[in-house]
Amino acid sequence: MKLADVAATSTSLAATSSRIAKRRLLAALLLRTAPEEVPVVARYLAGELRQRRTGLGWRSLSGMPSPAAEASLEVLAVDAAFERMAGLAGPGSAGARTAIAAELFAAATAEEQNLLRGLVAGELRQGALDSLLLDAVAEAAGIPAAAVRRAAMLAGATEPVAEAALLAGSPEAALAALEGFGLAVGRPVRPMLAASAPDVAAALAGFEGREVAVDAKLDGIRIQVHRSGDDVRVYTRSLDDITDRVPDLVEVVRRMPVQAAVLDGEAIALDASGRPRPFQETAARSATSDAEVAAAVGLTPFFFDVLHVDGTDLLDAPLTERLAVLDRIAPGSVVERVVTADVAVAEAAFAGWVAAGQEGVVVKDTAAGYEAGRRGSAWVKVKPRHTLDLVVLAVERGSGRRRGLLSNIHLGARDPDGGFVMLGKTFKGMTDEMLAWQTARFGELAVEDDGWTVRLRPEQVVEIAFDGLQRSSRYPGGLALRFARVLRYREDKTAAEADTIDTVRALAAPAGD
DNA sequence: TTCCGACAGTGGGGTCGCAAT
DNA sequence: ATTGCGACCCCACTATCGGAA
Repeated sequence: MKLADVAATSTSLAATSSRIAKRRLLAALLLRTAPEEVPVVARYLAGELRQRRTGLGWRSLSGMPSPAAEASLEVLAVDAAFERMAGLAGPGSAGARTAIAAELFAAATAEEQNLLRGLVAGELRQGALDSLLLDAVAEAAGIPAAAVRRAAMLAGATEPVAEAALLAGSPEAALAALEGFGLAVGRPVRPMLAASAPDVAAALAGFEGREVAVDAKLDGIRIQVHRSGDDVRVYTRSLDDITDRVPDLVEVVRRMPVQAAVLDGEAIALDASGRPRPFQETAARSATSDAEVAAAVGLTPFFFDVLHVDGTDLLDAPLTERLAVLDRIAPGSVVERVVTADVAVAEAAFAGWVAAGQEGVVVKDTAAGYEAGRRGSAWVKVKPRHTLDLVVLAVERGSGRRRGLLSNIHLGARDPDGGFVMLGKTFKGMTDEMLAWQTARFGELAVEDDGWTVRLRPEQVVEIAFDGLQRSSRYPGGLALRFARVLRYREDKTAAEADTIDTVRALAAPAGD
């Protein structure tokens, strides 16, 4: 298959907003794809390259040759080119990589270049990614979408499932082939995700008075651990294998009284008293492959679910049953939990854990199975929320559907000694109406424009919600907001009434930096 | 007919490792 | 030695489509 066929489909996808039409386009192309090309074409349609890391990014693509007039590229040849780039390392590799990319781009038409840029940058913007592709695979194979989804979630990947379903020959054979994608120890599944609620009462309200499990939510990194005998593998949320970087986690799981298990949990750095360290320390520890750092800062696993134990799959077992198994096999390594139907009890647990340095709670349906890859309503997270009234110092032009609008705002706290201290940026929480309003408003306040960032007279106050403060080397106050989002613009306050940097510092102090 | 679940999009800060400067 | 880039941890929120109610 020509890359041009994929590029044309991508263009058509972007041109319609109908999901049914998108599904049809995807299915049509999959049906025209040769068997050996299915893994590549499926990946490209989902907006990704097959290579996890190519070393080529958005920045490296500036200065690529102008497009070719005629389409000539074959998808397998393109995949091979990226494979060569991914294999490069050492001095001179960046130049060699750019050379391969330049050759590729020189052979690509304008439409193909668009596709390639989108794939490299991970921003295809065709309105269809992995989920819609799975639906299209189901349509092309003539089988229910649920079967394809479940297989992909358990396989931890779409391509092998697409391949099996499309090459089966008949719907019956396809369904039978997908049955083979059960949970396998040693092959990570997509983790179950949580929806969110503003507070504990709202989270419990969704369960209509039934008993729920309320887990402490730890501010670390998600881990999925597979054990088979003495072989232990540790995977991240995106199913990256990080076993080599986390020997302390491997040791804990090796000591468990089981032969085989698949566990879901969180790894976190603790201080000497067992209190959670700031997320930044857990992140630094889990990202490094430096053995000295790894030895100096310990990581501790805390599990909250179990998907398999000694030959028994627990995916479809109710949470209550899974927790009973977990408590038996992982004593001392289980996330703190209360089981209750009482809002007051849940709220007290939330307050206690937050005071102890945890991130919040996850409220769980005790009857639900483990819904791999889904962000359903069976798990609901709640975190404390802080707010500040800050001043907009500048605004950046938006892209994509925000093109032509002033989007990403720079946030500053008032400095009592004069001026403002920038604490971060945000583009979150804005409705289309707010975007239109702020585009007009900031046009009035503009004092300088470099074509991307518009500097403003510091007059507009905005109420910002955020999860906490973190150490920053980027911003002058040494502090940055974590997960900042807009709640509302405050037209009842002047910049002189905005919160001060002293208030922000006082908020940060208890965190222990 | 209305409601709501699921998806895609729009980007945020921080961290590491690596290659280039 | 420092800087820039790529990759990947953590992530919130809104608009939209289309099936469910």
